[in-house]
Parts: sequence; structure tokens; C-alpha cells
Amino acid sequence: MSDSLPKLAATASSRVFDHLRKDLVGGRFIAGEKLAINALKERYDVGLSPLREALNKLAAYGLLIQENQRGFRVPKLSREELEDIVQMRLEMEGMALERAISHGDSLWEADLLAAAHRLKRADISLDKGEPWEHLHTQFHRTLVAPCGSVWLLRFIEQLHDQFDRYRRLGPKMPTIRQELDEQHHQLVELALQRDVRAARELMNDHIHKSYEVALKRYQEHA
Amino acid sequence: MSDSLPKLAATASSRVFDHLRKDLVGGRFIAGEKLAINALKERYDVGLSPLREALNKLAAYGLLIQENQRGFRVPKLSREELEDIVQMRLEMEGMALERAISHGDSLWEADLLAAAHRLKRADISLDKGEPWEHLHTQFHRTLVAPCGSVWLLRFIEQLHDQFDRYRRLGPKMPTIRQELDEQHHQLVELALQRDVRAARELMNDHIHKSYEVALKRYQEHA
DNA sequence: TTATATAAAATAATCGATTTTTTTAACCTA
DNA sequence: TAGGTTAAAAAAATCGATTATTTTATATAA
Repeated sequence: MSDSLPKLAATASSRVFDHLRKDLVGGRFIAGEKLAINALKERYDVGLSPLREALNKLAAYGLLIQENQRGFRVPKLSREELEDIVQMRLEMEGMALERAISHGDSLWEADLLAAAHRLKRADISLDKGEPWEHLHTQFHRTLVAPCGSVWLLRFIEQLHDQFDRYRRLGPKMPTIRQELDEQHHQLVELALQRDVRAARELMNDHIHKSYEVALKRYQEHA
Repeated sequence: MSDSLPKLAATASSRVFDHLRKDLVGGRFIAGEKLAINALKERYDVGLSPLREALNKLAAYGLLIQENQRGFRVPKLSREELEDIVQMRLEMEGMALERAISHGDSLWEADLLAAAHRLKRADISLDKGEPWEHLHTQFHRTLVAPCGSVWLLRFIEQLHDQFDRYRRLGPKMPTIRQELDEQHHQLVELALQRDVRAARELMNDHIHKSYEVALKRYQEHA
């Protein structure tokens, strides 16, 4: 039941990195805004050095823009970029899913079923909302985990973070979520049946539907 | 003739980042070694804060491994990883090249010819060696530049850096380089002719040949 | 008024020193 | 001797203060 990885003792820097990443992905900052470092120091209750280290990492990761001598800003959003991100997701997650299905063993099958189940449970008892996001990420991670490429997984993770900056702009949309949740279970089924072709097609459809949500959010986002 | 981008005044942090990145990619560190931060401070003549910021960025970028409370180390090399990197390069650079060929305008054609020419010149007058690497990177960058995807370009750049950690392990191999250089010019020709299919095939071949070099280097690397 | 220069304030970047944690070394004990 | 404490040294992380740069405000000239 405990976390699979022991996870080294967190440093102030790593803690604020995690926290900031979550907040950036979850839309708690305004796109384009300039970060006031002193304000962040208080907000995250951390010193300047670890904070700056975290900001530097986030910039290298693509969740912040760093400009020499003028600090950090939250990247702007644009429809063009959203489309870029979606196209890349289609290519890369499709590829990863195909490979995962052909390499995944029975342990993977079990993990997948478990992840899907947990996600569904969290969905029914729609509490905090924060846990759902985490389980959702976890599900998609599990789905492609045995693709065999460390770099592919890394890029996909990065793209998910970027995509979620759009998807999580507004409040939830229960209607469409229903449909998307259904697809999660269908994806598991097709994966277990090792139907590479159908699974990839469904994944494309899934990403497209998510795109529609994200686009709507982006267009409405004031 | 001047740089296309004005480039903001460099900070100590950005300078040491660039320098360290070059050294890591160029094989000036031993794979797996633990970085002695105090030694680096002297080596790059920089204070602790900017140095740590640079190291944090490099870790997020994938050129260093960061472990909480125990600093930074140079990632190990492995044949499996090399093969992962190569497979990803095949997929992503192939995709990028196809898109670049269908989107690239006449300005791109000119840039491409210029980049190939400069590379050839640097190759003949085989001086320092350092400039060749830069022109080579620049050529491959130009080749895929108009692919239309910021994220694809970003990933490709990252993969090149990773690949070069293997390719640049040992001394130069003039014999095979000859062959690779020839392919650069053939790639330009096929791009100008807009022969998407042939260009992609040649790119595959090019990456495969580079892989052989990199693999040999890796296996010989003591 | 518009533009340009100057001064003041705010912010970013860096430094030097301190605190915390890990690693190494020395020592004990079964 | 192998295993396990403890103490000392080394290294990593963080803090508080200083320096450099940019931004804002104010004043001056065309």
C-alpha cells in the first residue's frame, strides 16, 4: 500500500518545485504573469535560494519562461500551442501505447485494472477534486509505462503537464468527463485484449475529446 | 552576419549553464561521476548560487541526475539507453523532416544551403574541432526548423544532446565522418527537391550510421 | 505636449557564512 | 572478523545581506 519508491528525504527546493509545478499545471497562476519572487517566498514559506533553484528547474522543464536579469514569467497560452501539444500527444502516446501493449506483462495488466478502478472510485465520490487529478495522471502513466522507452515517457509526461494548463483552466465539466471516463475503461479492455490497432484509435479519439474540452476552456478563459 | 537574436545580457548562472552543458555533451566528465561542487566553483570561476542554479537546470534538462541531499552526478551511459535515444531520434527527426519539407519556404532553402556550406568548409579546414560541432548542430537544427512544432524541436534538441554524449566519447573518426558529411549534402538536395519519402529514408540511414559510430565509441570507451 | 535624460525605487542576481545532512573514520562489542 | 556505534570531517542545502540591473517616477529640454 505504501509508495513503491522510497523517495529520498525532500529538500526545501524539491518541495517547492513539486508544489509550484502542481499550481502551474492546475492553473493557479495567470498565463503571462510575471512572478514576484518575494511574494512566492511567503506563499510557499521558503527561502530565496531553494525557491530560485525550483524556478530554474521549472524553466528548464518548460513550465516557466526565464529571462536573464528580469526573472521568471508564466508562459502565455495560445491556440497554436495547444494544437501543437495535442498533435504531439497523438503521435507520442499512440506510439507508447502500441509498444506498451506489445511489451506489457501480466503485472501490468493488474496495475492497469487497479489504476482504472481507483480512478472510477474517486470519480463517483467526487470529493476534493485534487485526488482525481492525481489518479487520472497515474492511470495514463500506467497505461504507457511498459513502452520500453524512458525518453518517450519523459516527453509524454511533459506534454501532459503542458496540456493540463489548458484543460484545467476553468471549472469541471461533468457531462464530457463522463464520456472520457468511459473511454478509460475501454482502453483497459482493449489493452488486455492486446488489440493494438483499436487501442490506438481509441487513444486518438480520447485525446481529441480532451482537446475539445481544453479548447473550450481556453476560449472561455476570459 | 550578427546573431539573429539579440540575446539578453548573460548572467553568471546562464554562462555556467551553457559552459557545463557543452562540457557534459562533449564528454569532459566521466559518466556516473559525482560532481564536486566546490571544484566546479573554481573550474568555472563562479559562485555557489549561480552554479547551483545551473546544475538544477541541467538536471531538469536531463544532463544531470539530482539526488536530494546528495548532490548531482553525471548520468551513466548504457547500450539500452543509446538504443532508446536512437529510436526516438528516428521517429521524431523523421517526422520533423517530413513536416519541414512540406512547410519550408525559399528562405529556408537558402538557410539550408548556407548551413551545409559552412559545415563543409569547417570540415575541410579541420582546425579546433569545436566549431565543427557547433556548425553540425546548426545544420541539423536548420534542417527541421520549419516543422511547425515548437515541442518537437525542443525534444529533438534534447535527444541530440543525449546522443552526443555517446558519439563524442572518443577521438574523431575521419573515415566514417566523410560518409556522414556526404549525407548532409544529399539531405539538402532531397529537401530542395521536396522529396519527402527519399529524404526521410536518407535521414533514417544517417541516424543509423551515426548510431554505429556512437556504439563503437561507447564499446571502446574503456 | 512629446521626448529624453536623471534620480529613486524595486527587483534580480550573487556572495559569504551558517545550518543540516551525509559520508568517512575510529572505535567498540559479540 | 563482522557488525554496529559514535565522533569527526566533508559536503549539501539554506539563510541573510550585498551588489548589480531594471523599472518606475520625476524632472528637464525641444
